[in-house]
Amino acid sequence: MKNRMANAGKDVTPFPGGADGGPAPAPQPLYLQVKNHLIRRVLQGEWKPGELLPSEMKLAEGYNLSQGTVRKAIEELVTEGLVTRHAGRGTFVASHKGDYKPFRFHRFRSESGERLTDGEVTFMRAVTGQASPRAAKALQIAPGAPVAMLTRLRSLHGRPMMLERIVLGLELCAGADAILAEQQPNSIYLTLEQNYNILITRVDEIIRARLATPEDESALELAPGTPVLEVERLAFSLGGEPVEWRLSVGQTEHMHYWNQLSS
Amino acid sequence: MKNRMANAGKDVTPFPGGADGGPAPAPQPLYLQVKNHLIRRVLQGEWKPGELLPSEMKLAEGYNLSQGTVRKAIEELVTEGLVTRHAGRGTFVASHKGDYKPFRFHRFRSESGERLTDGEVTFMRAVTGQASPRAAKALQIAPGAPVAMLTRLRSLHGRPMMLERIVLGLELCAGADAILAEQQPNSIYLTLEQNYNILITRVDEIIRARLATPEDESALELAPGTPVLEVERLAFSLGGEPVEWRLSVGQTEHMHYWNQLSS
DNA sequence: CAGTGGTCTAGACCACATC
DNA sequence: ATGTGGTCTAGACCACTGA
Repeated sequence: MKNRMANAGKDVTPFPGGADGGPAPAPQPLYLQVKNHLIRRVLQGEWKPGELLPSEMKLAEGYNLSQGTVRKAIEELVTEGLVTRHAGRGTFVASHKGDYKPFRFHRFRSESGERLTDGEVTFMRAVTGQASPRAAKALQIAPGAPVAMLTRLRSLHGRPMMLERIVLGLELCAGADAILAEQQPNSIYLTLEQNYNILITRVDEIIRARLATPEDESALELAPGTPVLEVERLAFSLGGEPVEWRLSVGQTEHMHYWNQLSS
Repeated sequence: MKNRMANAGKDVTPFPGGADGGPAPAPQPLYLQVKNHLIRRVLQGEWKPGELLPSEMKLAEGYNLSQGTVRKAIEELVTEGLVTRHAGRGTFVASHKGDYKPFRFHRFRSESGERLTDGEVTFMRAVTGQASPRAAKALQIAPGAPVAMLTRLRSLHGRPMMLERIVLGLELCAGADAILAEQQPNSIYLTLEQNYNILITRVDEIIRARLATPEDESALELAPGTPVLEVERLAFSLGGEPVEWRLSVGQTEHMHYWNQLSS
């Protein structure tokens, strides 16, 4: 089929696409070159989150490679969470939209198994401010840099359950303060997708137990001295940049943090 | 080569080995059957940790399958950390000294990033008893059934950090009470592997914040009224059976629970 | 040198989803 | 009926390892 047989390894690196003009970049396996090229194309918005990618055959023709090589590239994208595949339907860019995998990063459940994200959300404050040292360090921006700060209260069946304090750097998300104040979206990550083409693919969380502060007690309607769970979250974009810093405080009388570890 | 062409799916399930005598067990893909069979063979000691496995070709001949199918099985074992591969040398069973990660289910870290499992362990109690209703329900055994109960204290640099209460059903792990009392192993799951050929592949955890009990305060040297993190864990074997129920209580002054979510 | 895993190709049949 | 991804086969060449 091609003028090439089994060029495992360096060889001429006949990788098409990009028009980046540079010389042969690296003696990478072809499937890695395809994988990285697909990542670039997604980041450049060629396919938006939730949209359908071309089939393996189409991509293979476009890259002038065999189906198996493209498949291996896509399989890595699946394990990294960039795309999902459905037999008979196709390959889709991962999204926080629709009924696909909503709120997959939220681990709070009620004792009866309800997800906290199915409850009510109350927006308490959405302002522009300066990054605290803690937030600045996490987001890798200068202390005092302009940020959007959002405070929300999540409730379930009318009972206040969790207080979320969210910080977004305005350098990466210009105008996020206005957007958040106006739209008051339920899913921050969906907003990031739709307004900035930023796809959150990984979050790191640090969990501690502490006593509720007076502010926590007031918002969550807790008795003084109640212990609460504090979750400090840093969310990363597909490119690995820290995008959002979040401090969530939840009661665990009627709710818990659920985690499943495998592999 | 074979009398079979592309039997993707159920078909006759011509999987060799096992001698389990039963009927065709499940319409699993062949590479998954190979993968699980290899896991069983490793657990049964056919190859010890650090030893060399047969080559892909040898295994493919043994299973009467193609090399690619065996390769896919082994690739999954690599991602799960059971074996490692080196081009030109071969495939090796993961060893404790090498790349094996026996404590991959432990999420507690000190503020400086040290893993709690690198610290000291003090065995406080190892007794035989009856399953509490809570433990029995989790382990799917009868309330009051005989269980091994173990209490350990984990410390870091001499500072007590976490109290672990571990429950193992004696029906599944006969003699576990004696083994745990004698060997006082650091890794329960390694003990399960070596004594019962039980491989823990998944754990579910539920995390809550609560106040330290007097017993917690004493063991962890905490001031009265200190909030602590309580982690309730259920560990499942490769076959999906619940094997161990564990209640861990940790302070979060000098330590936190760390979680990374992707996909 | 022979053997190993790593990459790549080219085809087949299957289950599934959509029209 | 068509097209999709999922599985399986059978070969090829390559880089690396160790005798």
